[in-house]
Amino acid sequence: MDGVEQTNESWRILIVEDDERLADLTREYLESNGLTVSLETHGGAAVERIRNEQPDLVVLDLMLPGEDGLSICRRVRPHYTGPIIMLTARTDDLDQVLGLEMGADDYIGKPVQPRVLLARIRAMLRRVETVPVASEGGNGEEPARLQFNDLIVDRAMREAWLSDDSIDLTSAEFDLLWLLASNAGRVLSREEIFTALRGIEYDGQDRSIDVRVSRIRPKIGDDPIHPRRIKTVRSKGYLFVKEA
Amino acid sequence: MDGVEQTNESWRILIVEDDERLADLTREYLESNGLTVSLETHGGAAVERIRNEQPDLVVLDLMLPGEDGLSICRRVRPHYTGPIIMLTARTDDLDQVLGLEMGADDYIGKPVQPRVLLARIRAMLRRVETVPVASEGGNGEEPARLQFNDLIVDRAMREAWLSDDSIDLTSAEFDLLWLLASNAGRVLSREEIFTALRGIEYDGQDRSIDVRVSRIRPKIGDDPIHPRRIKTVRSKGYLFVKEA
DNA sequence: GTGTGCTGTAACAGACACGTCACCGGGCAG
DNA sequence: CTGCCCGGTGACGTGTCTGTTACAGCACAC
Repeated sequence: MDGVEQTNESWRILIVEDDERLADLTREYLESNGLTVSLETHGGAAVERIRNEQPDLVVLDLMLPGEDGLSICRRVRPHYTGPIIMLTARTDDLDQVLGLEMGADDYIGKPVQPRVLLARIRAMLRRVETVPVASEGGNGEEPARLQFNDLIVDRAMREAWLSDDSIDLTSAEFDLLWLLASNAGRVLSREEIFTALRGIEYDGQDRSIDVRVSRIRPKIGDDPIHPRRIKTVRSKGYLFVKEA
Repeated sequence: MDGVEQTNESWRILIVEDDERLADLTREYLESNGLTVSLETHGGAAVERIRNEQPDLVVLDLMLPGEDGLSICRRVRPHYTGPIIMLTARTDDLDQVLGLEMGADDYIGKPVQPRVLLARIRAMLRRVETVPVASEGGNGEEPARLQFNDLIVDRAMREAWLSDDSIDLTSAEFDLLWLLASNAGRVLSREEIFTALRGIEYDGQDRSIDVRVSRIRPKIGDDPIHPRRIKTVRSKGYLFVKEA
């Protein structure tokens, strides 16, 4: 059960750090865990890049040659609302308070274990993902979590619960469950499901959706003969029922 | 899930901590800085209170008598989406990663300076505040649903109700019912019905439409001799009547 | 009344759609 | 490299649909 998956696209992280060797190692580790990382060693350029590229998250070293990290944070905040994680060798409490009040979202003392950094980045992205991205197409956004009686489906955590018990869903199973649940009350045809999940055309023969459904149903406590959640609509598709 | 309290109201913080003296001090400090704080010393009760009170933020001590903080976090997560800050004397990296992956948003090692805690709480609340309150915004959506007195036909769910009782229609039956109902008040010839439903030419002999109608009628409470909904127009076709 | 169509519908059987098992290939971690 | 897990494929069994057919009743014309 890994944490935040790259649901649609990989998250874009910008690391601002003058120690290139360290930065490279960090990038490698983060990228091997599904993040897209770019580096910036120079403070002044960082401000520009954050404004222009609008990364999903910024990791900002405080001790930079030239411009100070705090000042970068302050200058960038009016133009960037994403999360900023400050990284610093100084562990002074006052610095930390200052950094956080300056608009940082997290403040980690060096040295930091890569996995700890990753965990904190993920935690932050998870929190942030519930905020619909304003720069998107601007159509109706979907909520991050759905609840139907005792069944809860959480998109940010990619996890579901059935009366408080976590349901062990595979990635593909979760995707299908989410698709159905977020379209509750509407019959989804196999064509729709196919294009939404795989981006390819439905050939009219493929049974993989059916198999997935049959794998999901027992996990969410559904009886295939008398399903309460995922109803089969014969010769059309599947329907996630809204009401009990 | 009543989202985040908005701006001016004081934020409601719940501290789960068994050391009452420490907790009191912390509360005092936080309250003197404009937060509303309540305390909970017992782990089991904490789960209940978090679910019921839905505080804006939870500070959770990991080392509790009885239930472990991690387990509290896991149990509470399905019902609480607000931020959780974990507090612990153990500063092991692995614990930290575990805590974050368990759904915590921050993880602070003890001892923690009150003002650091305050700064982190504020940073977290600042981040959370931008989360829009569950936008229930449904406009525009065409319901694709027809109603004639006590008969309701819903295209999205491909289901129909007769005075609140779900009607058991097969796929082909539903298609025909929808076609007729969505053309209520107009006689549909067999030719039209055939091309609309099967996309093929009517050969002038086929009786399948008639059979379908005869199967639908009892289900929607129609008497074939004196039909109120689907009338036969002799040598023409069928008519779904608008008014009762 | 009688005849000629048209319609309602019971019964049937082939086709069809779906659930599910077993299998396999690929990916990823150890 | 090796084993496990995930996810798609093919096959099979089952239950349900749905068109066909046949026959009975009805409507209308004469």
